[in-house]
Amino acid sequence: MAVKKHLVSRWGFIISLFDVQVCFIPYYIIECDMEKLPERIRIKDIARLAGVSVGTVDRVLHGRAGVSPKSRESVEAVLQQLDYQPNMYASALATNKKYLFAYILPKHDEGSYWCDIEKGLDYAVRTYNDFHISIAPFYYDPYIPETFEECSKEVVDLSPDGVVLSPSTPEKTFSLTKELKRKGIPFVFVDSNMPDLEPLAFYGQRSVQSGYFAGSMLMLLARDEQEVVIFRHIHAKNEAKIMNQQRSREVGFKTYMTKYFPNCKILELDIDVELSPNQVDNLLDKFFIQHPNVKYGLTFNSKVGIFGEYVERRKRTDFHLLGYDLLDKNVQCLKNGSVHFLIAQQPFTQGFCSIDGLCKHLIFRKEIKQLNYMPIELLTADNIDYYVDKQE
Amino acid sequence: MAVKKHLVSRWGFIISLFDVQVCFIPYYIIECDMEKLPERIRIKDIARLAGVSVGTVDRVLHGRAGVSPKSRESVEAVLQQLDYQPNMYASALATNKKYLFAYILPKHDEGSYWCDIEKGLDYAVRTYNDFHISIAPFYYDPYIPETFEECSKEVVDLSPDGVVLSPSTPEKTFSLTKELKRKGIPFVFVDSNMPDLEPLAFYGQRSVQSGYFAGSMLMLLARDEQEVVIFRHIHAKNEAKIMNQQRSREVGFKTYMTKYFPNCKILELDIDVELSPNQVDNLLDKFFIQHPNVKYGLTFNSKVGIFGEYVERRKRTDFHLLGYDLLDKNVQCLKNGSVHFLIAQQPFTQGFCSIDGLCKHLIFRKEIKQLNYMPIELLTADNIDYYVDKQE
DNA sequence: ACGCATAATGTGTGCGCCCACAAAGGTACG
DNA sequence: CGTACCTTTGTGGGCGCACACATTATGCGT
Repeated sequence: MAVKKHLVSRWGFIISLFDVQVCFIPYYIIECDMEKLPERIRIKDIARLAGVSVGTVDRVLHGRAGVSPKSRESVEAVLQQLDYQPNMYASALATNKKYLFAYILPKHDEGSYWCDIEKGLDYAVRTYNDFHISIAPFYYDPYIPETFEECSKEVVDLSPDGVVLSPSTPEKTFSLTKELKRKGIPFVFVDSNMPDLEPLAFYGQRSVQSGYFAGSMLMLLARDEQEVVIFRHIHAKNEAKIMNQQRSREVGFKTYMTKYFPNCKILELDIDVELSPNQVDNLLDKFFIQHPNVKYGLTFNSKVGIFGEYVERRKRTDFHLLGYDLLDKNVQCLKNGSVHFLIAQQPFTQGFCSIDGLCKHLIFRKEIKQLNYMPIELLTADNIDYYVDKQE
Repeated sequence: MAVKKHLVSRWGFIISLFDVQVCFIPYYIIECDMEKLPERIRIKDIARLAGVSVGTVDRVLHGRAGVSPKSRESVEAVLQQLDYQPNMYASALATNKKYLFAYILPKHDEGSYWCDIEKGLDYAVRTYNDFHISIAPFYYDPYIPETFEECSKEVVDLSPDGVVLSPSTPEKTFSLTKELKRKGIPFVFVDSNMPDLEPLAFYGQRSVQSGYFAGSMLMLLARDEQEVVIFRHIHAKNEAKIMNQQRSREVGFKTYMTKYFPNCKILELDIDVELSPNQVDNLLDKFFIQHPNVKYGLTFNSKVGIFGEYVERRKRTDFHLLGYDLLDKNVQCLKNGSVHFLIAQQPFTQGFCSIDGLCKHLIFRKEIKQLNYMPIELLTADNIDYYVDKQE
């Protein structure tokens, strides 16, 4: 109702803009009876109002050449009055253009955090299926930057219409994005961001804030404890050792601790990702002998389940953990009580939104937000049931 | 790639199914060269494979009459082999059918919980705009069941293609849904559910579980407290007094308390919704004089901000609240510290999904899940920033 | 075997849009 | 003043689908 009135009131304006033409071709007045204005404006309507053919309107809409200044002006004036919104489905049907996307993610096992991102990507592709979308996957080893370089080369050679990637080292990521920018291929970051490289968009969590929040929740449990422990996974052979994401969360956590619990000692235990389960157990045994009083621990990655299972094996019901991501193992520990809190970051949504963003940009030509922070979700044994299986 | 291989392998099967026809019309063999199979199957392709015209395929797909058993069989066999998925956009374009929806919600003020539901409904309508969707709003006074009856009558007279509603009293809701069922109009519940009325779908939170969770979070703060207080809003003139939703949450909360904190006394303070702010203040003053030691309180509705503001006015920094929903006032109290936890239930998503569900059912003819529980989200001052403004 | 009613099937048009191509208008130059 | 060339504008076909309508096949009674 409101919309109709809107159009009607604007109508008088158009009439006055084009009164010359109205005088010359009086049937317009009849044709343009406001009762007859369709609820959804079509190119045909614009053409009629501007006194040109649909071809000309089409040319103006797509900014193509071959339109006289006079015609262009007429069309643009009409466009400014009625807010025309093209039927994207009819448009896609007519163009019949195929879109090829590519994504570059770390290699991963079944059930990992990255799987959920992939599911989101996949679901978005299925959602936009009728727009002729397909996607090509590429994987790199996060501990071997050269593998990222290989992916980069392949993706650049493929020349897709858009790329979704999780950044590797700053240098390697920069050289890829430079190449993509040169070829005019838009790219989107998931999980972690490098704003300087000016991606089309970023979808992920604000890591520092998330670590800060982790601190606040852990200390709700730990309260007057004199010490808590951070379990870190490192890759000894690699120079970077700890991934960006984790480091940022740790910074946020420590900021919180310094501010509110300056007297609580923060122990740290580094564990090489290449250690065997047995070696990890030994390491933990040794640690807990040295620190018999520590009752609260956390991880800044998704591997908290490893420690949860250790705690369960050792039948330590008094040790409580906080960690990230809804992996099956983590959820199990949450339900068993060895992990008290999990923080989730909507990987499925991240994946979905990445493709969604590319489509909105490329197909619908809409403005999209550059920084898209996922909610920092808190999961406990009591609300977890309404988070899992949310994804198709 | 994977898809193509899939189709190719199924191809041989089809050939063998229809070898009779292939013999008679040998050009099919050439036409059906697997290289030529389009990545997206169209009606035309099915027709060719089944040896009939597109009209016949169309009739089979829509279950319309006038198809010989033989032809139907051919078409169905082909359909079973290739998983044909119609291009819904082309379909919508061709049908040009208009869909009219209606929604019935409680009357509400700007910035309320219901507003977010409406925003979600509206956003979904905009999203599916190209499918010729429109929506008509209806409002009732939740404390006057007769107003719901009026809405019901108007909606039934309107005869929309689908209805979204928040249930009123069981009787009034039943008589509406009975009428809708009679007319074959699908309906969806938001916020609270009445499973017996067999809605097409429900989108909302599991109230009991949510109250249970509220208990677990409150007691994380309250721990060894001897008493906590429930603030309830009631409508004295109305026989029901307390809405369903709130009562269920209270049940969940008390279940938790009985299980884990049987010795913690639960005080209750009922407040009539028709009281003036001053009267409420007096009531609270009186309550706190009687109970000087209570430091934790909660509400099972979105009015926690009222108590937060009271606490702030009285400069009581030692009193902590838990409540529901991200109203501006509540969020402000959360940031000020008077409210410690808020539990959110994604009203925007509830609204969006309701229309989404109706569209999937009516337009896309997809199966949709009947029970859709929203996540039970926990908000604190430290993660709230990533929840607000999530909606368009 | 023929005519006729009815069932079965095929064809054509249009939804809103894009784009290739045809047609018309305008300009410059011999 | 006509021709060639360029600019500007209009037209038509087709994307995949639905549906009305035209056409053909089938069965049945006489």
